Amino acid sequence: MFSADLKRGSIELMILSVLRERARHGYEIGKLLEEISGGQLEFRVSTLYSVLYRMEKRGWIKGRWVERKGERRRCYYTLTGKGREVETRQRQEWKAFSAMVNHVIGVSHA
Amino acid sequence: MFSADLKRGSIELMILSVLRERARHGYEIGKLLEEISGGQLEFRVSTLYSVLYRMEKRGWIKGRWVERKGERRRCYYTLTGKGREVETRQRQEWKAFSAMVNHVIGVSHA
DNA sequence: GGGAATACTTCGCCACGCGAAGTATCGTGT
DNA sequence: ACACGATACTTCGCGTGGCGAAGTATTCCC
Repeated sequence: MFSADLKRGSIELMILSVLRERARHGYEIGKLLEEISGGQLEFRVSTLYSVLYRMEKRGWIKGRWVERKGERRRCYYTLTGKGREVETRQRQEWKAFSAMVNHVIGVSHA
Repeated sequence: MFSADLKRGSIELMILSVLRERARHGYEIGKLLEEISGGQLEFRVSTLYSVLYRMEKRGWIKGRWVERKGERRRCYYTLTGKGREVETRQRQEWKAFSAMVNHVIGVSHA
Protein backbone atom coordinates (compact mmCIF):
# COMPACT_ATOMS: atom_id res chain seq x y z
CA MET A 1 0.00 0.00 0.00
CA PHE A 2 2.42 2.59 1.26
CA SER A 3 5.57 3.35 -0.69
CA ALA A 4 8.78 1.63 0.32
CA ASP A 5 10.42 5.00 0.89
CA LEU A 6 7.75 5.98 3.36
CA LYS A 7 8.07 2.74 5.30
CA ARG A 8 11.82 2.91 5.37
CA GLY A 9 11.94 5.35 8.24
CA SER A 10 9.61 3.62 10.64
CA ILE A 11 9.67 -0.14 10.25
CA GLU A 12 12.31 -0.51 12.93
CA LEU A 13 10.32 1.60 15.35
CA MET A 14 7.13 -0.34 14.69
CA ILE A 15 8.84 -3.67 15.27
CA LEU A 16 10.57 -2.46 18.43
CA SER A 17 7.22 -1.12 19.54
CA VAL A 18 5.32 -4.39 19.22
CA LEU A 19 8.20 -6.20 20.93
CA ARG A 20 7.84 -3.96 23.96
CA GLU A 21 4.70 -5.78 24.93
CA ARG A 22 6.17 -9.27 24.75
CA ALA A 23 8.48 -11.59 22.81
CA ARG A 24 7.26 -12.44 19.35
CA HIS A 25 8.52 -14.41 16.37
CA GLY A 26 9.04 -13.02 12.88
CA TYR A 27 5.97 -14.35 11.16
CA GLU A 28 3.84 -13.21 14.08
CA ILE A 29 5.23 -9.68 13.88
CA GLY A 30 4.36 -9.48 10.20
CA LYS A 31 0.80 -10.65 10.74
CA LEU A 32 0.39 -8.41 13.76
CA LEU A 33 1.49 -5.26 11.97
CA GLU A 34 -0.83 -6.10 9.11
CA GLU A 35 -3.68 -6.60 11.54
CA ILE A 36 -3.10 -3.51 13.68
CA SER A 37 -2.88 -1.34 10.58
CA GLY A 38 -6.13 -2.76 9.27
CA GLY A 39 -4.39 -4.34 6.31
CA GLN A 40 -2.79 -1.08 5.24
CA LEU A 41 0.70 -2.20 6.14
CA GLU A 42 2.35 -5.13 4.45
CA PHE A 43 5.93 -6.25 4.47
CA ARG A 44 7.53 -8.92 2.38
CA VAL A 45 9.00 -11.72 4.43
CA SER A 46 12.44 -10.95 3.02
CA THR A 47 12.11 -7.41 4.33
CA LEU A 48 10.88 -8.44 7.72
CA TYR A 49 13.52 -11.05 8.41
CA SER A 50 16.35 -8.91 7.13
CA VAL A 51 15.27 -6.14 9.48
CA LEU A 52 15.17 -8.59 12.37
CA TYR A 53 18.65 -9.95 11.57
CA ARG A 54 19.96 -6.40 11.33
CA MET A 55 18.45 -5.38 14.64
CA GLU A 56 19.81 -8.46 16.37
CA LYS A 57 23.26 -7.80 14.90
CA ARG A 58 23.06 -4.31 16.37
CA GLY A 59 22.09 -5.70 19.74
CA TRP A 60 18.61 -4.16 19.85
CA ILE A 61 16.83 -7.51 20.06
CA LYS A 62 17.78 -11.06 21.01
CA GLY A 63 16.42 -14.12 19.21
CA ARG A 64 15.69 -17.39 20.97
CA TRP A 65 14.82 -20.55 19.03
CA VAL A 66 11.90 -22.55 20.33
CA GLU A 67 11.26 -26.05 19.02
CA ARG A 68 8.37 -27.96 20.51
CA LYS A 69 6.81 -31.13 19.16
CA GLY A 70 3.59 -30.42 17.34
CA GLU A 71 4.88 -26.94 16.49
CA ARG A 72 7.03 -25.43 13.80
CA ARG A 73 10.36 -24.04 14.88
CA ARG A 74 10.15 -20.36 15.63
CA CYS A 75 12.59 -17.67 16.62
CA TYR A 76 11.20 -15.45 19.35
CA TYR A 77 12.70 -12.01 19.66
CA THR A 78 12.98 -10.02 22.86
CA LEU A 79 13.96 -6.39 23.34
CA THR A 80 17.36 -5.85 24.93
CA GLY A 81 18.15 -2.92 27.20
CA LYS A 82 19.73 -1.17 24.27
CA GLY A 83 16.66 -2.00 22.18
CA ARG A 84 14.46 -0.30 24.72
CA GLU A 85 16.64 2.80 24.56
CA VAL A 86 16.57 2.80 20.77
CA GLU A 87 12.80 2.39 20.80
CA THR A 88 12.42 5.42 23.05
CA ARG A 89 14.79 7.51 20.99
CA GLN A 90 13.20 6.50 17.68
CA ARG A 91 9.74 7.19 19.06
CA GLN A 92 10.75 10.72 20.01
CA GLU A 93 12.49 11.20 16.68
CA TRP A 94 9.37 10.02 14.85
CA LYS A 95 7.12 12.37 16.81
CA ALA A 96 9.40 15.33 16.15
CA PHE A 97 9.85 14.40 12.52
CA SER A 98 6.18 13.91 11.72
CA ALA A 99 5.30 17.15 13.49
CA MET A 100 7.97 18.92 11.46
CA VAL A 101 6.71 17.50 8.15
CA ASN A 102 3.15 18.46 9.03
CA HIS A 103 4.37 21.94 9.83
CA VAL A 104 6.27 22.29 6.56
CA ILE A 105 3.48 21.02 4.36
CA GLY A 106 0.94 22.92 6.43
CA VAL A 107 2.69 26.27 6.30
CA SER A 108 3.21 26.18 2.57
CA HIS A 109 -0.28 24.87 1.98
CA ALA A 110 -1.98 27.72 3.80
CA MET B 1 19.35 15.92 12.46
CA PHE B 2 16.81 13.41 11.24
CA SER B 3 17.91 10.09 9.82
CA ALA B 4 18.17 9.74 6.06
CA ASP B 5 15.67 6.88 6.14
CA LEU B 6 13.11 9.05 7.82
CA LYS B 7 13.55 11.87 5.34
CA ARG B 8 13.42 9.52 2.39
CA GLY B 9 9.66 9.25 2.42
CA SER B 10 8.78 12.91 2.55
CA ILE B 11 11.36 15.09 0.86
CA GLU B 12 9.46 15.03 -2.41
CA LEU B 13 6.25 16.05 -0.71
CA MET B 14 7.93 18.88 1.15
CA ILE B 15 9.50 20.26 -2.00
CA LEU B 16 6.26 19.96 -3.97
CA SER B 17 4.56 21.66 -1.06
CA VAL B 18 6.77 24.73 -0.99
CA LEU B 19 6.54 24.97 -4.77
CA ARG B 20 2.76 25.22 -4.56
CA GLU B 21 3.07 28.74 -3.26
CA ARG B 22 5.35 29.99 -6.02
CA ALA B 23 8.31 29.14 -8.25
CA ARG B 24 11.59 28.76 -6.40
CA HIS B 25 15.15 27.83 -7.24
CA GLY B 26 17.08 24.95 -5.70
CA TYR B 27 19.24 26.81 -3.24
CA GLU B 28 16.21 28.78 -2.10
CA ILE B 29 14.24 25.59 -1.45
CA GLY B 30 17.03 24.21 0.69
CA LYS B 31 17.28 27.37 2.79
CA LEU B 32 13.52 27.64 3.05
CA LEU B 33 13.05 24.09 4.33
CA GLU B 34 15.81 24.65 6.85
CA GLU B 35 14.16 27.86 7.97
CA ILE B 36 10.58 26.57 8.20
CA SER B 37 11.74 23.57 10.20
CA GLY B 38 13.62 25.80 12.60
CA GLY B 39 16.94 24.31 11.54
CA GLN B 40 15.83 20.76 12.21
CA LEU B 41 15.82 19.82 8.56
CA GLU B 42 18.96 19.88 6.48
CA PHE B 43 19.65 18.43 3.09
CA ARG B 44 22.95 18.16 1.30
CA VAL B 45 23.02 20.06 -1.96
CA SER B 46 23.68 16.84 -3.81
CA THR B 47 20.49 15.40 -2.35
CA LEU B 48 18.42 18.44 -3.12
CA TYR B 49 19.47 18.85 -6.71
CA SER B 50 19.22 15.16 -7.50
CA VAL B 51 15.65 15.17 -6.17
CA LEU B 52 14.84 18.19 -8.33
CA TYR B 53 16.33 16.59 -11.45
CA ARG B 54 14.38 13.42 -10.74
CA MET B 55 11.12 15.26 -10.27
CA GLU B 56 11.63 17.26 -13.44
CA LYS B 57 12.40 14.06 -15.34
CA ARG B 58 9.12 12.65 -14.07
CA GLY B 59 7.29 15.74 -15.20
CA TRP B 60 6.25 16.90 -11.74
CA ILE B 61 8.10 20.20 -11.98
CA LYS B 62 9.51 22.38 -14.75
CA GLY B 63 12.77 24.28 -14.47
CA ARG B 64 13.38 27.67 -16.07
CA TRP B 65 16.81 29.27 -16.16
CA VAL B 66 16.98 32.92 -15.24
CA GLU B 67 20.12 34.94 -15.89
CA ARG B 68 20.09 38.59 -15.02
CA LYS B 69 23.07 40.89 -14.77
CA GLY B 70 24.08 41.49 -11.22
CA GLU B 71 22.64 38.10 -10.29
CA ARG B 72 23.89 34.52 -10.32
CA ARG B 73 22.20 32.16 -12.72
CA ARG B 74 19.37 30.29 -11.09
CA CYS B 75 16.96 27.60 -12.14
CA TYR B 76 13.44 28.33 -10.97
CA TYR B 77 11.12 25.36 -10.65
CA THR B 78 7.36 25.48 -11.12
CA LEU B 79 4.79 22.80 -10.37
CA THR B 80 3.22 21.18 -13.42
CA GLY B 81 -0.37 19.93 -13.49
CA LYS B 82 0.91 16.46 -12.84
CA GLY B 83 3.06 17.81 -10.01
CA ARG B 84 -0.01 19.29 -8.38
CA GLU B 85 -1.75 15.92 -8.59
CA VAL B 86 1.27 14.13 -7.14
CA GLU B 87 1.46 16.67 -4.34
CA THR B 88 -2.16 16.05 -3.42
CA ARG B 89 -1.78 12.29 -3.54
CA GLN B 90 1.45 12.29 -1.54
CA ARG B 91 -0.07 14.61 1.04
CA GLN B 92 -2.96 12.19 1.55
CA GLU B 93 -0.60 9.25 1.64
CA TRP B 94 1.55 10.99 4.22
CA LYS B 95 -1.46 11.78 6.41
CA ALA B 96 -2.69 8.20 6.25
CA PHE B 97 0.75 6.78 6.80
CA SER B 98 1.67 8.93 9.78
CA ALA B 99 -1.71 8.23 11.37
CA MET B 100 -1.13 4.52 10.85
CA VAL B 101 2.34 4.61 12.40
CA ASN B 102 1.05 6.58 15.36
CA HIS B 103 -1.68 4.01 15.76
CA VAL B 104 0.73 1.06 15.63
CA ILE B 105 3.24 2.52 18.06
CA GLY B 106 0.43 3.83 20.24
CA VAL B 107 -1.48 0.57 20.49
CA SER B 108 1.57 -1.46 21.40
CA HIS B 109 2.80 1.20 23.78
CA ALA B 110 -0.37 1.28 25.83
C1' DG C 1 41.65 41.37 -3.17
C1' DG C 2 40.32 37.75 -0.25
C1' DG C 3 37.03 35.21 2.11
C1' DA C 4 32.19 34.11 2.90
C1' DA C 5 27.85 33.32 0.85
C1' DT C 6 25.35 32.11 -3.18
C1' DA C 7 24.19 28.67 -6.86
C1' DC C 8 24.71 24.60 -9.32
C1' DT C 9 27.12 19.94 -11.10
C1' DT C 10 28.89 15.30 -11.08
C1' DC C 11 30.28 10.91 -9.28
C1' DG C 12 30.46 6.88 -6.62
C1' DC C 13 29.16 4.58 -2.16
C1' DC C 14 26.10 2.02 0.54
C1' DA C 15 21.87 0.96 3.18
C1' DC C 16 17.68 -1.12 2.70
C1' DG C 17 13.02 -2.64 0.97
C1' DC C 18 11.67 -5.85 -2.35
C1' DG C 19 10.96 -9.76 -5.65
C1' DA C 20 11.91 -14.39 -6.47
C1' DA C 21 12.85 -18.85 -5.36
C1' DG C 22 13.53 -22.36 -2.08
C1' DT C 23 13.01 -25.50 2.30
C1' DA C 24 10.18 -27.63 5.70
C1' DT C 25 6.36 -28.58 8.92
C1' DC C 26 1.51 -28.62 10.31
C1' DG C 27 -3.67 -28.57 9.77
C1' DT C 28 -7.75 -29.53 7.16
C1' DG C 29 -10.68 -31.43 3.87
C1' DT C 30 -12.02 -35.26 0.84
C1' DA D 1 -3.75 -41.28 1.74
C1' DC D 2 -2.94 -37.21 -0.48
C1' DA D 3 -3.35 -32.56 -1.85
C1' DC D 4 -3.34 -27.95 -0.62
C1' DG D 5 -3.02 -23.95 2.02
C1' DA D 6 -1.11 -21.75 6.01
C1' DT D 7 2.78 -21.37 8.86
C1' DA D 8 7.79 -20.27 9.49
C1' DC D 9 12.20 -19.15 7.99
C1' DT D 10 16.42 -18.49 4.47
C1' DT D 11 19.21 -16.60 0.79
C1' DC D 12 20.43 -13.76 -3.13
C1' DG D 13 20.61 -10.03 -6.23
C1' DC D 14 18.40 -5.62 -7.92
C1' DG D 15 17.16 -0.79 -7.94
C1' DT D 16 16.31 3.39 -5.55
C1' DG D 17 17.89 7.29 -3.45
C1' DG D 18 20.25 10.15 0.30
C1' DC D 19 24.82 11.40 1.15
C1' DG D 20 29.85 12.72 1.10
C1' DA D 21 33.32 14.75 -1.53
C1' DA D 22 35.17 17.58 -4.81
C1' DG D 23 34.69 20.99 -8.21
C1' DT D 24 33.11 25.44 -10.87
C1' DA D 25 31.63 30.18 -10.90
C1' DT D 26 29.68 34.46 -9.49
C1' DT D 27 28.51 38.12 -6.15
C1' DC D 28 29.01 40.77 -1.95
C1' DC D 29 31.39 43.00 1.72
C1' DC D 30 35.20 44.37 4.56
